[in-house]
Amino acid sequence: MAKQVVPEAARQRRRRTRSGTVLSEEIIVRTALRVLRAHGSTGLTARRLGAALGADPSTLYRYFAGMDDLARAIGDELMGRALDSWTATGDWRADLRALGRAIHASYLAHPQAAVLTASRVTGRPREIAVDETILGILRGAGLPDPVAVGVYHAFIDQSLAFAALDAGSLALADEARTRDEGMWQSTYARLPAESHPNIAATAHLLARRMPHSAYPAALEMLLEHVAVQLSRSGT
Amino acid sequence: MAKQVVPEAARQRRRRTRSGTVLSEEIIVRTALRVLRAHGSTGLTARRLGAALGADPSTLYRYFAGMDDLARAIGDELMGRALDSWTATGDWRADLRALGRAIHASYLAHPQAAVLTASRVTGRPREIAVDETILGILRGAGLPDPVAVGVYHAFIDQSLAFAALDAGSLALADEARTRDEGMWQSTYARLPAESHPNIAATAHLLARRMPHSAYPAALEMLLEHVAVQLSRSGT
DNA sequence: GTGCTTATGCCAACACAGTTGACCTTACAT
DNA sequence: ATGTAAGGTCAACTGTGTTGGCATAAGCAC
Repeated sequence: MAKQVVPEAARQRRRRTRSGTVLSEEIIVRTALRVLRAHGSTGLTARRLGAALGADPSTLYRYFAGMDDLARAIGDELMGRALDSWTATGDWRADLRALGRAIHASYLAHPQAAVLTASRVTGRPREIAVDETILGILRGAGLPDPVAVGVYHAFIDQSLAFAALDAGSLALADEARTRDEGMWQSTYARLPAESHPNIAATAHLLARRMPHSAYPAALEMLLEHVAVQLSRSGT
Repeated sequence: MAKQVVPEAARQRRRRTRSGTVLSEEIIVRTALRVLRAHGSTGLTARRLGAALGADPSTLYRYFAGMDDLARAIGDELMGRALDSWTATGDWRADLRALGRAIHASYLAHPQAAVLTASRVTGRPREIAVDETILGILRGAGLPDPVAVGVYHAFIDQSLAFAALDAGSLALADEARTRDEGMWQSTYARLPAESHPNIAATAHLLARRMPHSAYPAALEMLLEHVAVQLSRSGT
């Protein structure tokens, strides 16, 4: 058995599967993203992924230590895509805003995958590259190291946290069509005004607001916080 | 079979289990919290919970529609505990800060349970009570309804999102003792300064920072944002 | 107390999950 | 041309959520 997974870089013998396809980490991860979109965040199983690849489920263990390891690789792929879609301009505020939105967008582009992976640190290369980039922006802007590290921490956590939460409702909406929006209408709108006056008074606004993400607003708060820090250390 | 779950309030016949215990939603949820702490966020299984209760696993389906429904009940329990530990003072800023911290603390008190439930909206009574409370604070402070709804949204999402993320690393630390902190040291600290200059320069700060939550800082940013909104609408 | 009804607990079984050990086969190094 | 072992396959293990059928005792009417 797969006592030891051969690292992708060291692979030499690429054997064809029974159905003719040639495997690689990249192909497996990409196929996993397809399976996730089609079958939901809990629908990625070894057997199903094997079938989608035209390979035996156990073959996966030649590439990943387990389904958990595969999930981390999927998360790293999303991080990589975010970084790829981003370009530096030199303006810290614009760069940080764009990077945050790129991460958020990259995860939301695959909500089911995001639910599966956004709440765990992978420690894989692409994620590390993102960390390096963020720290570079903050230190380049002139923040002292301790402050930069604090902001970096809040930034990455906030981005991932909102990505996970927003992806959750998005994935739910994909899977059980508008059942949660319906819950908003049915559960919240029907609450008696005596016991829940504030919800009753704002029910129409709540229904309109909840489908949108609060991430952009939270991100702007963070950027503003950084600007204040910079103006303080500048003077 | 559990074609239909009898709502807790309508229960009359409380039959003793083979081992003598008398079940209820509350007892099941409390036992589930114990099982989660002992066996980790993925360790809550129908059989294990049944064993902990001294009951057959299938009995659970008389109380909950499925393990997913049980998870939502657990989340609602954490919400309820947060609200119980909180008292209003009339000062919107102090109240909102205290409520945010109470939610965060309540989830972090049961990290494994938080990982399981913090990323989903339950729509259950205690969660709704929290929503009502938040909206009451914001509207009571004088925010116009549309702004109040927007801030409410950001507040609850941010609190839950950070709770989930922080609980994740806390649960990980509980389960695989300091293996992730070790990863911080081993993975990040050893990166070559040429390829990752910013991580290398701040490695000592990173190791010190990561175990702490970024939630308090994010919460203060949100409160400051609300204060600005209030001063604007006030003038 | 005597039944009656039925909620609620238990048992056995189902399909499907992740994972592994043993085996086979073919790509590459020599 | 040959040997080695990477990498694919097969079968089987344990554990999962979930359900249909059955038994029993709790509460009600009298």
